[in-house]
Amino acid sequence: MTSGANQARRHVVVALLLDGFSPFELGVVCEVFGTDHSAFIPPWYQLVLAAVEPGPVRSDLGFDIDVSHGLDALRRADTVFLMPRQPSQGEPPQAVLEALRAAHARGARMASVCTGAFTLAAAGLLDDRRATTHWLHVDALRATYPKVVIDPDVLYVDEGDVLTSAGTAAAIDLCLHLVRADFGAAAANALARRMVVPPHRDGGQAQFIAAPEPACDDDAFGAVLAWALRHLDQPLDVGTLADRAGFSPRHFSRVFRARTGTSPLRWLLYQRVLLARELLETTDDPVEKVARTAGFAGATSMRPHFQRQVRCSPAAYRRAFRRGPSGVA
DNA sequence: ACTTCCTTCCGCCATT
DNA sequence: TTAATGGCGGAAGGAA
Repeated sequence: MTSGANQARRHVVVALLLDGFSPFELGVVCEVFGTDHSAFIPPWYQLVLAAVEPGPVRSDLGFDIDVSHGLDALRRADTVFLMPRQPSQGEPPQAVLEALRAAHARGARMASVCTGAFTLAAAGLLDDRRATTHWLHVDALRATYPKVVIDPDVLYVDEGDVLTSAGTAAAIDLCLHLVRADFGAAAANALARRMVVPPHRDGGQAQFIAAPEPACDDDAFGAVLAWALRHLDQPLDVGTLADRAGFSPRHFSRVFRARTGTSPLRWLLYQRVLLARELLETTDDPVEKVARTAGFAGATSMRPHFQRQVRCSPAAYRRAFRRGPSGVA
């Protein structure tokens, strides 16, 4: 539980733009953190764009963005976002790396999208940490910064103080993940609905998945996922799901991985913890009941999964995020 | 925390 | 011949 959901001061997100940055990911960050979503959550984030020094910064598409803050903006950042940029451009200036290290040392959360991971790595912030980047650049990252523990197959990696994400669309997943960590599952879901993107994709999900989740019920597989989501409280095993889809268990798990990027059990556990989070936020049910409603055998069996996924205990989570049932539209 | 039991998952190969 | 599917077995890991 890092940043303050309940403090009056707004959480400051600084997006650092270096020469050759990529505008798409900047757009994602702007949409999530820059748009005023105070309708959901009263003190929404404050987004600040920063560059090495104030002035125009050239994007990799050739147009400039006029940035009014320099590196000193990093000093009041709660979260620093590193935008992608071509690694072939070489390492950013030393002043940038020092500013990043200082921000991190001060306790700011560092996050990167795509090749933004190279900038974090250059600053030494990924040494001996798990991290990811776009699969096209995995080899280069490994070769240039051997101390980084690269996980090439995931959408994003959350190391607590340092987060890295894969290619373009994973930026959305990472941003929603941060919103979920800061303001809870209900807020993140509401935002996802508003952005018309799939709300929950586990960071551990593979990068190569094509179809975004339950999307449409026009095929047996999608229908089964949607059905499972509505019946998380019941015991669901691979055999049951496979039956519903009309597949053999073997074929079902094969299709599951291809479509979804995870295994059935992992997916179920992830969705169940997600449901538990919402229940903790929006109800006063005891943890034991929340666990059962989310499909766990009891609080005891939920706890380790919750802890691993959310990085805090169910009780602590409720303390941080409990809101009235009216809460979020 | 440790052990025991059970499910899951995935490579490999057969079958359609 | 290839693509889709099913079954087997053992290692991994979740449940109790």
